[in-house]
Amino acid sequence: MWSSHRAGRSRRCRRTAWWTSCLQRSPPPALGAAAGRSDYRCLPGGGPAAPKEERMRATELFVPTLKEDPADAEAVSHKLLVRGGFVRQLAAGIYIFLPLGWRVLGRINQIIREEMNAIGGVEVSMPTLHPAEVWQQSGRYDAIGSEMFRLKDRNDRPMVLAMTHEEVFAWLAAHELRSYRDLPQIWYQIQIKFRDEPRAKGGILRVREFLMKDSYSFDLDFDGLEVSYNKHIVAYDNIFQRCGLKFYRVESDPGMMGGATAHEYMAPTPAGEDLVALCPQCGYSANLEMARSIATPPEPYAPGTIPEEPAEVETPERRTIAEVSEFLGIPASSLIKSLLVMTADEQPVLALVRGDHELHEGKLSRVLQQEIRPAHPDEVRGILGVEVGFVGPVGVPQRVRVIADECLAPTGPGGERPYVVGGNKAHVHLRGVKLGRDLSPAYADLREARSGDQCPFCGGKLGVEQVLEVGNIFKLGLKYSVPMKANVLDESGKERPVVMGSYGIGPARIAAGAVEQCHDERGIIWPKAIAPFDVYLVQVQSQDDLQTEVAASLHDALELGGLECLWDNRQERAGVKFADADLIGCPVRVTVGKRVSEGLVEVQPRAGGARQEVSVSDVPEVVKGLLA
RNA sequence: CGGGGCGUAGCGCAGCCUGGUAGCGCGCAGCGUUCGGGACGCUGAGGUCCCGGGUUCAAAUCCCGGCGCCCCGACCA
Repeated sequence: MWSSHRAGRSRRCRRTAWWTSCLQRSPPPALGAAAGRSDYRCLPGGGPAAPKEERMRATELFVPTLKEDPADAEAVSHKLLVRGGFVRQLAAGIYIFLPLGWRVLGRINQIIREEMNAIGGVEVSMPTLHPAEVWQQSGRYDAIGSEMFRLKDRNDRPMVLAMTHEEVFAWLAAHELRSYRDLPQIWYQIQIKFRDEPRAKGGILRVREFLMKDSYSFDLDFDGLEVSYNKHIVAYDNIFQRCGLKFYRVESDPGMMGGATAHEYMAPTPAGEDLVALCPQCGYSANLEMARSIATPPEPYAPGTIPEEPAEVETPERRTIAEVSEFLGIPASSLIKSLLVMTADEQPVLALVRGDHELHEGKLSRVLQQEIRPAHPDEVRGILGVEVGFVGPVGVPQRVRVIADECLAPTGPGGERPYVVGGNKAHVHLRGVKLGRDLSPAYADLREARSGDQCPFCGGKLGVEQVLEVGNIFKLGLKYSVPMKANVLDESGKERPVVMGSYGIGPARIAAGAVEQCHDERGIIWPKAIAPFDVYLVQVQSQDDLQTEVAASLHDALELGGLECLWDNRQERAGVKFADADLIGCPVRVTVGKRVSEGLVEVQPRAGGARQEVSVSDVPEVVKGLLA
């Protein structure tokens, strides 16, 4: 497979430095008992590498650990991955993976491959440099902004660096799939993607060049898509589980990917950038962009503070909910927040949410089916004739669409009740306004769900948690197959577009998420399946012949047993080796020290638990027990 | 794209305010002692002080412009 891959590659890349793309595109090492040592060299000159010393010694592996946190790191995973010698930063959002980091990715990728293959996926490798036409054909060349790297080749031909591969996979499908008999297909790759993030951050959490497993399913109809989608759910559940990650599968916004249904796989960690709502009772879970919930009823207001009929009240210099609430002695939940936004086609829309709630712009945008932005203060004055802070929904010009959050409806949790709103007049608010009577807005789910809300399905109490997106799955439908003309003939000989799905996983995010979830003050505690090595073998005295002999035999015995072992044979003091062992975080440490003359070595799990003295011959068994 | 911070040895930092021979810790090299939780002593190497311009007898330091990196927000297919 390796040789044929190379042959194909070199033909295409003859005139350029073919090995650069080869390096980038070479599949990461398959690890495990059968793989490992000499299989992955991809250097100029190519060919199988010369046989290498069998044992993995620390003195030969490049592991530049650091005592101090790097100054530019904030996230725990960033600090530990840099300190542990897993990665180095080349530029903003561009990272080098060092041997240890690459091994971790290799293990993750291997798990991904096994699970993708198990659902019938087949692996391919797509270019990361695309002619712009392909993206023009789908319309995304114009739809996507400066987040796409764009460049020109020597002939001035516009090119792009791939942010994702829907177009190219659809292109391939269009060219090669002819008949319903060719379907279904699941094609995947583990490939570099480029996104010119406006702001890279968090070490390897949010970067501009990154590895991604992406797969694409091709089916004859939507029932087929359903099957492919569900297969991916199975594969993804297995992948994240095997990687030792705590994760949720949540409903997500299909967004610009198009299509109807989408889920995201989320690893809970404070380093994450997303929020999800979770119901512990029935398992409902959704990205906050989507999350439905039932608001807690508004607090009761003191009798007499809000009249039953609209009445103006002077509220000098009281512009915010907090100020008005305090000034009038009325709970924030009895106020209505009126927010003017502008749609992409410059139409004003007034959004209403309860005073103690937050408008979710994404939800509003979805309701309006276009992008929105908050109106500028002078636009507010121009359209409503009043300064921000006193805007209200009563008596707004006809051309302003008014949409209220559904919890404000008379049928909502607050029932039919009077609210306080902006007076649309400087320094004036309006008390006693009832929706349905004094105004009849459209209703929609506009508010951001929050902790303590009721689950819309079972009534349980929703929690909101911070999470890192590690994977996503989308039902694309015909969004790409139609413009890319990916059609096949069905049984009746009629041409129809294939139904697509697309599915992503960020291997480096799995790694970073695992570090965020599993570490202590001394370093990383890798989940067993994705650690760079299973065993960190410390030889306390590197000059001691007996220790050397025993360490070597232990290394071999462990490897024979299918375990990967890093032998720390460096001429360092014991403390240094222990500290590095803790920092690097392999699941088991085996220490060959003083008592080796009695035939005893130490075995200690990194995650905690007893350090035990074990006779040399029992080590493989004991270690296997710990890794089971 | 708005707001803030930083840029001096491989890494972490001081020096800048108040201009006058560029420093500390770690790391690195050599020698010696030490040797199961980031040892100690001695010796030594290592710098376009981010870049460009300006002020000045003199700029790491003051002024102007640029670049890079980090953080908060916006964005995130």
